[in-house]
Amino acid sequence: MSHTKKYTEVALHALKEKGYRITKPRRLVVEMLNTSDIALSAYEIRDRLEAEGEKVDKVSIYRILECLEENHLIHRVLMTGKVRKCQLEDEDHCHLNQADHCHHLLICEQCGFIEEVHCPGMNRIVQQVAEDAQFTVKSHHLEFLGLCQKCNSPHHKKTAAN
Amino acid sequence: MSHTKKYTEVALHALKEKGYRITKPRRLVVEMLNTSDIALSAYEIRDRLEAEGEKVDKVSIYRILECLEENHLIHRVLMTGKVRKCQLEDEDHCHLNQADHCHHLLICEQCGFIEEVHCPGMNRIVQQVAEDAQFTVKSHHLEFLGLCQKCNSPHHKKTAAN
DNA sequence: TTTGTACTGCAATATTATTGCAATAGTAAA
DNA sequence: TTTACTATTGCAATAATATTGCAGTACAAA
Repeated sequence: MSHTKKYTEVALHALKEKGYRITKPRRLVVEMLNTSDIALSAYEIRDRLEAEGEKVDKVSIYRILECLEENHLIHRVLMTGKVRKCQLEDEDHCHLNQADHCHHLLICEQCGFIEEVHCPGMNRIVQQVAEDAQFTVKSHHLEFLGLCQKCNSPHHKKTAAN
Repeated sequence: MSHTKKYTEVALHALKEKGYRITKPRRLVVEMLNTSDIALSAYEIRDRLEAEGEKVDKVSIYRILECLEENHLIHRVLMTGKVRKCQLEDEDHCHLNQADHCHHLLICEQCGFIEEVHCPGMNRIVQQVAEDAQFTVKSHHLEFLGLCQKCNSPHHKKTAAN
């Protein structure tokens, strides 16, 4: 689900706490991701902003995304492959300086809708795998591909969410 | 671990069964992936082949990778992001026409070494998530990032596997 | 061998991402 | 408020990655 407008300010404020400036381009990008139910690539963000009459250079968008990602305010969706797609963290995941970020995503192949989910048993699996393979696991990323409830229903219309 | 040389023939033969031709470029690409402990991008494959005195056009490599991927002989490593990296399936995973392909990968951030692992509890998690979110899960992808045993040891040398 | 066509290689082009630098605009302090 | 510092942006150029169309090649079956 898309975040509240207020969350944009929360995210920007978190950045400011760390010494970053709150600029118009940053606000626009965060706001855009904030209100989108689907992940967006850098170019998609630029195009959507342009459609709204806001011009932000693609280079700036890349740099803004990099900044947001470094500070764990967004993360990439990997299944979709070639483009760098991002979405805001869930509110309860939004903690700067948080060490272990694990992302469990449901991704609808039909409409692109993305939702974060909680996976109760994952910790145990992580521990088990790490032990078996003598591997130090620092983070993990789990994505489920399939059909969301809406697209799965017999009456679904083929529209992209948001 | 890298696959046996014989496995290259197994993979190529699996393709032939499906009506594909066994060509020199295909054999070279499969062989290259076969003997590499780390995932490779299209351009990396081309460069390595060139270093061996074998010339295969990048376009052909893209098309070969596409073919191999469609037939589940290789799959992409997503965590590494922007490049399309591939590696051969584990032998016991190599079944054409297999419906559900789930990839559980250990990825060493230091040396790039990649290993497939078995995750005993995953099925239950998949079912649980699907039920909770009313989502039809068709496939999933799980990747662990961290340090392999070798790179984690105090005596490790910073070299790329293979 | 011969023959049909799957496949490759080349050229051109599209898409995505990065770098350096001058101009701009947040922000803190005066 | 105004000033001054500098983080950040936008532009231009370029690099890296990926795709398309088509003519020529080489697999594989007969």
